[in-house]
Amino acid sequence: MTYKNIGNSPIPFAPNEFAKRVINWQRQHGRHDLPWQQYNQPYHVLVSELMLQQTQVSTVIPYFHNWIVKFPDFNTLASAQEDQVLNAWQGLGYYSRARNLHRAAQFVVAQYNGQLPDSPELLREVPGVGPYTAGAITAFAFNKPAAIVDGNVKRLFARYFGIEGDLSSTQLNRKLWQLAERYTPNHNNRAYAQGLLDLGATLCKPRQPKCEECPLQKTCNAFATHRVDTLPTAKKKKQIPTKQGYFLYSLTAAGVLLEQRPSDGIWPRLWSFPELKQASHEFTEHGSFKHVFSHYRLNALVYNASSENKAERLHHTALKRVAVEDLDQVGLPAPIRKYLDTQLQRLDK
DNA sequence: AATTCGTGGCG
DNA sequence: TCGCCAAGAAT
Repeated sequence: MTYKNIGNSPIPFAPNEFAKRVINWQRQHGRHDLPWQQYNQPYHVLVSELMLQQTQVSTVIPYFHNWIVKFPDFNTLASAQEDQVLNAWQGLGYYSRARNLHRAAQFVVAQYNGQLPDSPELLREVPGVGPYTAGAITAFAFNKPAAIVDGNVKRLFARYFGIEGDLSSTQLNRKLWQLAERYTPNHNNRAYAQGLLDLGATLCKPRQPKCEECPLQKTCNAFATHRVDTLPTAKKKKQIPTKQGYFLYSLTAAGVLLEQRPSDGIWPRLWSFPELKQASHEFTEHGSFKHVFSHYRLNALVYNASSENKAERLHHTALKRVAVEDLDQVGLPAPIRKYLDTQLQRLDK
């Protein structure tokens, strides 16, 4: 390990001292009331970890509660209908995760009789479980040693060790995992892993970190070299394109006209307003909405599809009407659900 | 290696 | 309003 010689770069704590401080801090100041911590069981840890991928804790919490009520264990989830799974996930985003979790339950039931394995290597074979999640399950569900590297750990390590450069590069990713392995304690890894995440979430935050309260401040490279605000190195962002979308809206006494989207692309397997590939003069305008995805902006135009025959003719995929009272049997994308809710509220008044 | 997967909150 | 970013994985 080489350290950039800026100012007085401190010598990092040895792994045992580092882990000891993280664990002690976690026990005194860390989070202990997160819903999934009340279980610490493999199923609950798996559910929470997949929900938490690229998603903030506060967003996940209500979904987690609802999920556990609907699908309390591996067997229940494994035998559930996909539409029910997607309905419970609707609004949470990254919908492949829902299908991965569904497949994961079926995999664990079929392969392991409902018992998750306790090693990162075997966990990696579970659908939706990557290197981070495999380590997290090993730590949280089994309290066994395994490294975790997520956004929090990357940021904390980049600052603590004074690592510059693009953290998403293969080279630095390898370095971060090596550091994470080296600093993983042989005991109490559940508290250690939770401590790393809690430090990253509450003290070593992206903006306005609270270095005064940090148990690692004394030997933090970024703190000593006044680089807390410049580490980790900001990566150059490329701007996202704007796409146009054209949807059909039709609400009758029989329900809402919907199509199930294909398994690839945006909103896979969710139910949405039927989408046209291009603008059409055959319909009148009903409304519009805008939506921002991680990789493009969507400007959507919604047509009045009073004539269902016309809609069918412009479409290859099967359309169906879903009664309003049956909308909780399918998963709707967030902006579609919003648009629909607005219309339904108008009808109630 | 680079893309493609959502959504909501916050400064 | 706008960019940032969050317990990443799959391809």
